Amino acid sequence: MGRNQSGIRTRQRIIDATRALLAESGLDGTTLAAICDRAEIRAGSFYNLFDSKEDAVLLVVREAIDAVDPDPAHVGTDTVADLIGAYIKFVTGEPAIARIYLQVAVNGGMSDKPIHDRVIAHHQRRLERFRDAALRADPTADPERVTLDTEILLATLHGLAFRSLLDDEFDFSGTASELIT
Amino acid sequence: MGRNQSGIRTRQRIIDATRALLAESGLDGTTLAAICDRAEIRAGSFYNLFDSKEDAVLLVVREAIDAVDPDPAHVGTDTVADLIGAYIKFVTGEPAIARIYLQVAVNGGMSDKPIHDRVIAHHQRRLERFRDAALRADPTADPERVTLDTEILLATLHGLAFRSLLDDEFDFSGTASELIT
DNA sequence: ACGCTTATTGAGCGACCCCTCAAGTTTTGA
DNA sequence: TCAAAACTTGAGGGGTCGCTCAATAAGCGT
Repeated sequence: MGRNQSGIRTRQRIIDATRALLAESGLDGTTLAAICDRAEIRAGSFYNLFDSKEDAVLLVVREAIDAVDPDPAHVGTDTVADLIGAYIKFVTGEPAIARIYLQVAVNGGMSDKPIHDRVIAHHQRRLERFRDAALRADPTADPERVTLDTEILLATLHGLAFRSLLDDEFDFSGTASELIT
Repeated sequence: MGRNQSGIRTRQRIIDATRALLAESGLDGTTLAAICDRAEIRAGSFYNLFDSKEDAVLLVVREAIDAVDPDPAHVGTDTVADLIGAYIKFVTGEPAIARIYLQVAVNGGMSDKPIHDRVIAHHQRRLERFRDAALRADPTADPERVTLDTEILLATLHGLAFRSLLDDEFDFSGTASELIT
């Protein structure tokens, strides 16, 4: 037997409640009690559908990242400009969720092995997509050099995102656009 | 009346214990109980000398950052290469403390106003030192443009540091050295 | 040597957190 | 229709954490 309709609805309510809370109150404010209050369920129901609070948070973050993917099917038609654009879109369009991702990556990535591995793997995939796009644009380039340049480009994007997520005054999309050549 | 010799010694033992714990067990492992255990004191003594646990942690981080300053007296003789070198020295020489700084900046900077303001102010001071050094090297440059370039340079350094603090495999000093032109 | 200040201790407060589980209710598919 | 599976609830377990405070001890200037 699979999942009941009731369970599917509840699951969606939990996800919506989690997303809203993350945006409104940040990671600290997104406690299990707060999620359950907003979803109008009891903690037991939550744990009937998720293994841990962390799972729900990570799901919300993943959905938000996937939502801006310029090439969801991974056909290989995206350009570096597309990928930078998607990055900008995520940070400026979903700043609250981007903040959560940053917090999860920093906190979990430092002390939680599974989280750490997922963050590294995510970075690796992103690095490869950027590099492949750069090599499609100029197949004669030295792959070694392109990889290094891509690593630096991504670092700059992360640094600028970091800066703008801490300081609302900072013009992220303007500065990041400078990187599209 | 001032502080007793005994208090000064205890204060130093607390600082040493905090620094050692931050390096060994990270921010999460650096609980008040752990600090007090290692310093061989009771919690009450800690609070006779510090207002909060956070104060001790921030003090340790500040000391480590100040220790690599290429121009502690702020005379204005440091070059951009010096400043990048100091950044590299901090990240590669004190990776554990650099991790703590990153965590404090991300966590506190998101939800704690005083911490947020300190992080922003610290960035601002660093930005100005890098920019002033760049302008000393080339006084004819457009200050507006130099400021933007400096902001991007700092973002890249932060991004590379972020990368290497999460991934021990990453060659931070090699990649960051590419930025010195 | 004395009195004021500082230091230290032991005991414990109170808040918050994630999560569990037995017991009932609803949904589902055959 | 009916039993098995899925769902929901209410109550609460178990733990960590930062921090406080009255009482006692030690240090210090005069």
